[in-house]
Amino acid sequence: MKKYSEILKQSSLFAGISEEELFPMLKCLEAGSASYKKNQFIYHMGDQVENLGMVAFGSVSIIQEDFWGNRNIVSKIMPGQLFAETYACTPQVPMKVSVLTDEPTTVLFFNAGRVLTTCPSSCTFHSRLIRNLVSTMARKNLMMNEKIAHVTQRSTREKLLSYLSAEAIKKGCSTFEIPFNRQQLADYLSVDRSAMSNELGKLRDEGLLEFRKSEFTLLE
Amino acid sequence: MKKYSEILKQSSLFAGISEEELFPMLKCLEAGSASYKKNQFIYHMGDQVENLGMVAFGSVSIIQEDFWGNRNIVSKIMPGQLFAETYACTPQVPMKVSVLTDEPTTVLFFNAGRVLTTCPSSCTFHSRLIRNLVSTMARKNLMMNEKIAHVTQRSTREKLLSYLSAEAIKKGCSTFEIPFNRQQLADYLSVDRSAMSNELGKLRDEGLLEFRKSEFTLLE
DNA sequence: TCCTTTTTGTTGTAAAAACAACAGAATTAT
DNA sequence: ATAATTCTGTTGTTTTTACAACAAAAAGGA
Repeated sequence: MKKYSEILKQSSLFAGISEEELFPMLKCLEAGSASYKKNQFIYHMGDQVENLGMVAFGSVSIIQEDFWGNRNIVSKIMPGQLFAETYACTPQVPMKVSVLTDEPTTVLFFNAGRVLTTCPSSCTFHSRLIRNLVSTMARKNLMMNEKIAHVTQRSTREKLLSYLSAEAIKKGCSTFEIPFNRQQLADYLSVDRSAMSNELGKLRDEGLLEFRKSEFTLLE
Repeated sequence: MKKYSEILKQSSLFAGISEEELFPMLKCLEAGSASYKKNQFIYHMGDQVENLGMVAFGSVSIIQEDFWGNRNIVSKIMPGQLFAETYACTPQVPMKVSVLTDEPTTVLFFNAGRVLTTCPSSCTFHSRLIRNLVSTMARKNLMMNEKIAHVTQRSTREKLLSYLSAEAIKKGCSTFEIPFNRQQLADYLSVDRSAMSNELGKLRDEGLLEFRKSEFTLLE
């Protein structure tokens, strides 16, 4: 567990919790760890889970699959970030998404019931932990709001402009790198890849933007 | 405040909190109330808010507006349910949605900072309150996941079937009432109303479903 | 290096959606 | 009860997207 102390201290879940509090706390939370290869499932759609995960090394994608196996990337989780905390907080609800590694990945697991139930002996750290979890969930909520804002645009063009302008604002620069390749971006925006590539070409021809691989520049 | 005790006791935020704890708690949370007419804004897009709201009587819609004023219904909030708790938990982030009454409505407001900051004198109720907020946010998260599942379907037909089958499962019956009229459903699914009506007609002609006003029946 | 695989851009065609316009039904107000 | 307003379904036209197929470019492996 010692090797994870850096990532734990930097994570938003354990923000403001001192190192001496950290390790007793991990035991209380029934913390565990596991390592995975690239493209391995950590959780499957339909699972009922009690543990929330934190990516220690590597990265995972949250994906949604329909009956015929069409995949949609909901989000990408980087080191220090949590996943499945929503389902771990409502353990009776079967997961509607799967968690899949993008690369070799190590994950830490925490029992959500333990996080949410204060034990008399350690009320202060529990309170802090819960508050951290609340703001993490609030931020995740805002991310989903943002995705909804993009995918509810009516045309591929509007979806692209909505996403790209939001990225530019987020990065504070008209030139920025996106964390998706073309197929992943099309999946995220829920459009056809070739139609999206075509639309990107038109936007470039019309002088609204430039791009090279995953680097985009919004113009004027 | 007494007149709200029924709705407060039934709300998920105050679940498990006894009546004698309730009123001291409300004062500590800086609780307030306000009444609104139909179609009045409670919060506007761009507001930075510290108070989360609970509908006491009536109902409100969470709506998203783009630059040209096109509206999209994100969700509908009924008595006892919370709204704006995400923004109240991240008060530095401007709201990307507005809150608009659907009918004459009374709202209770609670200061989110007070909810999230335990005061030494009343640690137990704060802890309970925070845990209630966590599961409320988790449930809201799942609702957004569900909406994303619908709107990321590629065609109007698939969006309709995704939404309607989810409603049927939720209500546990193949015949059910939806809380939207046609325009609201089209806004929720982010499609054109007339194209959606047209598609509903085709689905009915093909024998997949029946409907009368807002009552739907899924067949076979 | 060369070969293989993956990613990206492009095009033509078929299908679907958006849009506009309108008529009938239902609801609300007077 | 009647008029006005809102809601819903329908149709034809225009625009957009999905789909399929393929070639060029880039990335990765032997």
